[in-house]
Amino acid sequence: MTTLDPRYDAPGHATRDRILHAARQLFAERGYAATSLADIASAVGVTKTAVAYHFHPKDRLAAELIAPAANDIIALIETEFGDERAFLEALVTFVIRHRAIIRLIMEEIGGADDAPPGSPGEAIRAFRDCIYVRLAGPDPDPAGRVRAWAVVGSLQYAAVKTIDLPEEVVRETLLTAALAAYHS
Amino acid sequence: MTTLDPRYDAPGHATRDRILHAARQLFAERGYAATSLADIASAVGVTKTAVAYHFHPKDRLAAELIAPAANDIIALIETEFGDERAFLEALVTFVIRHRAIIRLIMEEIGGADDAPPGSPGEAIRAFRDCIYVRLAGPDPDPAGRVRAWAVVGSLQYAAVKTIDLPEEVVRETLLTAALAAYHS
DNA sequence: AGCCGTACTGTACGGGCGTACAGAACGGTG
DNA sequence: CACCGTTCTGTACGCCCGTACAGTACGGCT
Repeated sequence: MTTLDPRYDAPGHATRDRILHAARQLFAERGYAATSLADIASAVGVTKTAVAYHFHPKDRLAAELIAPAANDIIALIETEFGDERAFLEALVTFVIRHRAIIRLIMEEIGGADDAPPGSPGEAIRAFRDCIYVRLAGPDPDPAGRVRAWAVVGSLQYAAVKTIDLPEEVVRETLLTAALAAYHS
Repeated sequence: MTTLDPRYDAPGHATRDRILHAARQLFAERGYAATSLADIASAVGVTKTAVAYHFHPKDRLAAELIAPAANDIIALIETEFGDERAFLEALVTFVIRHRAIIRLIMEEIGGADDAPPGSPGEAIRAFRDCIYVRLAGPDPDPAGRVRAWAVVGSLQYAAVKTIDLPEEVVRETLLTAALAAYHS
């Protein structure tokens, strides 16, 4: 109940922010493809055309949600870390900070076949692969591949499924778990 | 063109088995909802109505693929394990053996809202929750929740993303990683 | 007052999905 | 031969999705 009172919906981007907020939550719960514009619209209390008005292709919604995370992940990728622990620390921090939309980055959108160049899906897939390569190293052996994917999976699941917990608790525990899996 | 090689289609379930095989692979790669009957049909080389003929609601395809895993998981749940290590060992073995369809059990079908009673989705969700509860214990603290989900995520990702690797390599490495994360 | 941009609503369209149904090809059995 | 069940094709339907477009309410400018 931020500014409702349907008569006074005057504040410019009130609805827009509420759409973003609802979409972030629904995407985290059900995933990108499984969340329709109608779902978001009914969660906010408007028509689905209203959602389409603010975010013209549906991709833009995801793009705008991901934008802040994209900056962080670019910085993460471009940074040279001394040891693996420092990288994992930064990675866990990144995942926790953006856990509400981390599911989109980890698996969604870059689903399978479609590769319209320039789409957010392509960039996301590049990010995800970059993280995996960073964890597994170039030309990894089978055990390295297993361990890298185990770390990726633990990060995604633990971050997404414990959104209700405070960041610090999750961060500390998850970092320890990821380090243990990575160095096993 | 219907019977392309009359010698080898003698058993009635030739097409049926090919559909099952293709569906298992596609479900593992893209997920259940993201794989259409037309995708499976074109992978096999038949019409999508042919697929629908053999597996009438789409659910049956998933149900039949999951069936062998369901037996194993029921046995797993009903078994009393002495220590956590024994349970994790059995769990990893289970995940590796059924890794081609483990994605369905871990996340798909029980997506969000729909709960038609008696559907395979409901049973799957029960299985998944049972595994999580077994890992996290009853009334877990925050750190326990994070660790349990980290283990679940590592199992799913590592198993699904390394289907091309031999079972023993994945099993050994993954068990070590899961144990390390669990006891961290 | 007139005008215009913003923020929506209502309606409609095209496409993809799972599904239903009628019929063709074919081997087996009376 | 006639009959039939199995296996598949072709066609069509209804549903939901994202999208397009015209129209409406309204506050801010000149």
